[in-house]
Amino acid sequence: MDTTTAAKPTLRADARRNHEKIIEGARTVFARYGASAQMEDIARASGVGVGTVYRHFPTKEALMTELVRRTFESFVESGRAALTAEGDPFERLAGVLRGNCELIAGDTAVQQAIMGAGAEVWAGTEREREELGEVAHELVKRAQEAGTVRSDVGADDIPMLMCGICATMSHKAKMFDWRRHLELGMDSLRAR
Amino acid sequence: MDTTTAAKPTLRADARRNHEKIIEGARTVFARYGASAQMEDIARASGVGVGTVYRHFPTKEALMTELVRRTFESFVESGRAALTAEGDPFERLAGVLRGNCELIAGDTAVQQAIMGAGAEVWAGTEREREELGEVAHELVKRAQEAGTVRSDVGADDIPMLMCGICATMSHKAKMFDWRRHLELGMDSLRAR
DNA sequence: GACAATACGGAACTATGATTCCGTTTGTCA
DNA sequence: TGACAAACGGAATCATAGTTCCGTATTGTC
Repeated sequence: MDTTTAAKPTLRADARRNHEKIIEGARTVFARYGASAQMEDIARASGVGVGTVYRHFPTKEALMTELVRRTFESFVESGRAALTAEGDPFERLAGVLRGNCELIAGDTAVQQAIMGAGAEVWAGTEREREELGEVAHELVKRAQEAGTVRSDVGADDIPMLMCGICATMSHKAKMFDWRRHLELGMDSLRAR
Repeated sequence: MDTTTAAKPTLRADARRNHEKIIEGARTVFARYGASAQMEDIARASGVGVGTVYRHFPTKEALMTELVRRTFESFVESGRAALTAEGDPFERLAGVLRGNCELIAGDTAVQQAIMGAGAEVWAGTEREREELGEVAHELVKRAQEAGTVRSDVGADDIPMLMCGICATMSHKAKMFDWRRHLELGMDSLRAR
């Protein structure tokens, strides 16, 4: 099932419970404040003490990385689902992008991660980003074969556009409509 | 000439000299490190002590705001120049965008400002952003009248795209080509 | 050249927030 | 149920970086 965590055979019941509570609490606080979230706030939101947070995650960065990693995993899943789905390839690609954007629209931490702030989070999500790249490549290729995506579009264009849309999302003045940005971005991929 | 600074009639010669040195030094350091630049570094780069930096600018934010403000002013200038220039309206708009992007490609602080991080810098550049909005509106309108820009494009789409391109520029992993992003963005404005 | 006034430099002060430490509590197992 | 290990909570610690303060140096003027 899980090939990454082989070290912790049996966690005490309260510890297992707290682990989940911390992830939930941290998700809320990181979503709101991004990388500048404070450990005290995360502990409070999780209903545990700071010491407990540190028992479960060695640093704030490690905790944030774990959350971002999980979100990226869900990106991979939705991408894989689109690959096996029916229907117009362009719309499948567009659907994945729209879905993923909606998913992270309220999550400042993930937006920052996609924008490539924070070296540790970036490094700690390498596997997921790689998988994501493969999925994106395949989705783009299929739409190109169907003639609906410009032939000069590369798989790297997708995360680049996402990066831009995340900037729009996390703009403090909230003056822009990220859905508009997304539609413009997808238009730029479309074959003429 | 200057309607904003009426309070300081005559600055001592060394002070005037240092003021310029600080602006130069700060430009370099903010360009490299953005908002997380350190005052010590700025002082060192300027060849003065930290106390002197604070004699000239009340806070780090105020100093950064002044630098960003100046860059925005130069955006306005290049936009105004394009308004009075000859040639295809789309290419004039595109030229302004390319030029401004090239100008800030190495300036993390300005990129962050455009992305709307930092409330104080945002608030402190209101006038310039307003002027910029007017210029952008006019440039877009003319290209629309010439039929080369989609009719549904609003002036707000321009800063939104810029915001996205700045995210690409400031990506730590430097894996994206912001010029590519810019070209995609401009393609999305083009009338079909 | 001497005196104010202005400006400078950088050590010291402070605030903030991540991380550690240790006395107390809880879960597990015989 | 008692003992022991595992886990908890949160006050104390530590590090960082912005800002202040004040003794010293420079400038401009008479």
